[in-house]
Amino acid sequence: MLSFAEENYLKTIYHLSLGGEKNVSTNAIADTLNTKPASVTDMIRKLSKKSVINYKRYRGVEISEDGKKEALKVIRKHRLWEVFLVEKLKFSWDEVHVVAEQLEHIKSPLLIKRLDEFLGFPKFDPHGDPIPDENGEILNKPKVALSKLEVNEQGIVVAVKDSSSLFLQYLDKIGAYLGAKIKVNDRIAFDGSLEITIDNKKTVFISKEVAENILVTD
Amino acid sequence: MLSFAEENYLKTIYHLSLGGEKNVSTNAIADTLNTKPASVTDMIRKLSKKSVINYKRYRGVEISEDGKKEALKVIRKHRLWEVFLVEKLKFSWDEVHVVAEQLEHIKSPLLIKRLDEFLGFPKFDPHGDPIPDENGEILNKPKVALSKLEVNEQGIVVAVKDSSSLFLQYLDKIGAYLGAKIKVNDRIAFDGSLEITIDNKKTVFISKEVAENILVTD
DNA sequence: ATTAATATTTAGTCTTATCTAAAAATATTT
DNA sequence: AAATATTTTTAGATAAGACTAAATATTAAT
Ligand SMILES: [Mn+2]
Ligand SMILES: [Mn+2]
Ligand SMILES: [Mn+2]
Ligand SMILES: [Mn+2]
Repeated sequence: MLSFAEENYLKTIYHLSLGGEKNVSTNAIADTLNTKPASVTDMIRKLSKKSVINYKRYRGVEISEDGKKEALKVIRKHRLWEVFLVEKLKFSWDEVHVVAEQLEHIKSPLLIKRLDEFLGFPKFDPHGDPIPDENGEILNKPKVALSKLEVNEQGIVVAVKDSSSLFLQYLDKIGAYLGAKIKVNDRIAFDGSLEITIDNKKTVFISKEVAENILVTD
Repeated sequence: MLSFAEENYLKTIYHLSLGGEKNVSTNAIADTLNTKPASVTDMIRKLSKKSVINYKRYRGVEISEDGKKEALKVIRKHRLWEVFLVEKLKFSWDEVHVVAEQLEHIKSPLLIKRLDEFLGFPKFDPHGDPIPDENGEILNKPKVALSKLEVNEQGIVVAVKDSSSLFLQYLDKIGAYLGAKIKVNDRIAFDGSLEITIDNKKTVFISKEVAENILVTD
């Protein structure tokens, strides 16, 4: 049985291992968890002893198959709770993450099974992220950053890369919800910002950074 | 901000302080929490420093007004989650307690406000226990142990004193749900056991101990 | 009023999870 | 290939929460 802290570390390692290199560095973990490298080294040892990660000192860590399974269980719970909060309790998509960070650690297989049923077996969370099934299988919709589209191309918003409140509230403001249709009208050569039209209604300028954090189907 | 452990101690102290004496003993706390008296003394000091209890050594503890408020917040959460589990996730009344023990520690005022709304502002949990409102106010239905009824008297089951799985499963078996009408047909002088009729249908014998743990309105 | 029994506290240890400061290993520059 | 910079690990502390064993205080019994 993993503790809250262990689950959080494992989840972070899993997420980091998706972005590029297989071996995750001590510093990267410390950064995302807002903790110190020394603490990470300690925890890494414990996780290694529990064989949810493979670790050689000074070489970073790689998540094991067992570890991946555990991480996906936590992620599944996190995302199901996020759906619950939005669909049933009328939370907005920028409010759910902090609460889900707590709820994801509740231990009860029956609870999650029933919650999944209650929600109608959702496949994606409020930020467009796929919800792993009981076996850790993930449905992977192809998606591309809005910033990658050519001028005059369009796409449907299917996910966001950044789930911070500030970003999501901004998206709310311009009306770029999940499912919105976005057409790229123009790309400003100077700074890579885009002029886009949302749902054929509203035309706005967005920065390159924003465009990189909106994911669409092309 | 109270930790999980602190919340659990406080809740226990609150519950114990309802049953009789105002001053709760170290041993009583240790017993109900399945921990050792020495650990209780340590925690008591911390809680006293946070002034949620009043403590003089060797004299037991008394919960403070602040402490009562905090305890009632946790109890409110516990009971609301129990309602959620039964009403929405189809848990049976004997399965909810262990899960609610975890859920009661989730910190999010908005979550509880919305959960309450979502459930339609329930006043009682699946075991008939009253749910404190946001201000800690409790609706106190008058109720009496079934064992106190005279022969030929009857009452409606409104709560159970013991919420253990074993007891609740037994009640399920004989059909003594909340809301069931129970008539006392006979009291056996030998051991105080009762012959009762449930909902005018089923007649069974129950032990004195069982009768003492079923609460009815008279 | 002593003595015996029980309850409570203290002293000292352990585990988990964190930290700072210093040492060691690895990576990057010159 | 050295020198420098960065990353990672070790050493030593701290705080929360729990435990055992021993010491005190309180309560009950003689
Ligand atoms: Mn999230
Ligand atoms: Mn999400
Ligand atoms: Mn309960
Ligand atoms: Mn209950």
